[in-house]
Amino acid sequence: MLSKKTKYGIKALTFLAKQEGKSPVAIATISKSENISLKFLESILLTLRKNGILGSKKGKGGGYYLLKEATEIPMTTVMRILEGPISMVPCVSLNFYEKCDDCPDENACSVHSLMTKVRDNTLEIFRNTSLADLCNR
Amino acid sequence: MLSKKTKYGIKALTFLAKQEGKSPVAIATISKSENISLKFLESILLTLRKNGILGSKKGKGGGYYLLKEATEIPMTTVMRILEGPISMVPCVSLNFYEKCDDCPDENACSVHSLMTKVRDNTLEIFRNTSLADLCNR
DNA sequence: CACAAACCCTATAGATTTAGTAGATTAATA
DNA sequence: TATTAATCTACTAAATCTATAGGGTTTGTG
Repeated sequence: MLSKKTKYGIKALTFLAKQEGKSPVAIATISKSENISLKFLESILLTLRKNGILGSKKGKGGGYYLLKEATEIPMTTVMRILEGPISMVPCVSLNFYEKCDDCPDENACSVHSLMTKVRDNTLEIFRNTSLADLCNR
Repeated sequence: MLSKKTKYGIKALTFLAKQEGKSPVAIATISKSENISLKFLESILLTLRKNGILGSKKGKGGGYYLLKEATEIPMTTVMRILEGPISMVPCVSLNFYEKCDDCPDENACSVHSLMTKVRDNTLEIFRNTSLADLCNR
């Protein structure tokens, strides 16, 4: 299941991407428009900023804005920052790999092979979808 | 993330599928062979039985066995029983649909469209993979 | 009958998620 | 300079989920 954190994060990003110009948008504006709890959204935007997706401006007239063009932000990046591994099991993850305790031989594991297939497909989608693609509808 | 319940369930099922003949296999046997907590596995096999995947036999010489041929058990069925929805968001789910609280228009939602793509692809894999496919390696 | 196995119910520690609360800090503006 | 609007930080808390353990019951077989 996708966490609300990720869901809200994506919604906020598309909201920012749809903006004309690049002037900062206040959290409260996004929060109201997208029906997201303000304080929760605050922490989400913060992690997006800390991971180089967003820039921020403090004080009056401040807010958040995209650091790159929406076409230059692949969903793989967004998903990994917000949701973590794209793979459903750590032993299949490229960026968050972890060995299973119970599994003596990864290459003989039925779960491993199945989940590798799923990850490859999902990864392909996220790679080929940019933030800009989510705005066009 | 895939729950251990699902992971263990799949491992147990492939273990049963690999069995010669159809004689029941005791929980303890699977538990030891696959390094799965016995009591946890017990509850997993129980739900698989209640959902028509496994049969069971009580008493001495008892245990669990597949009710159908492994080739006749698609992974969609297994995943839905153990993990629940295949989709990452309820508003995209075919079998477990739920409307989002925050989203006024599903068709205008960026998350919705992205996750529909992911679901379609994942579903395709699970549909085309049977339990028997997981045993061949 | 005795035993071995599935079956069923309950509890629980720990983790994670989704917030809410309170306040500090920064920057623009009147 | 005082005010105000905004981000930033840290703590707390409720709710839910996960993985497992314990103990007792039932049922079938040898």
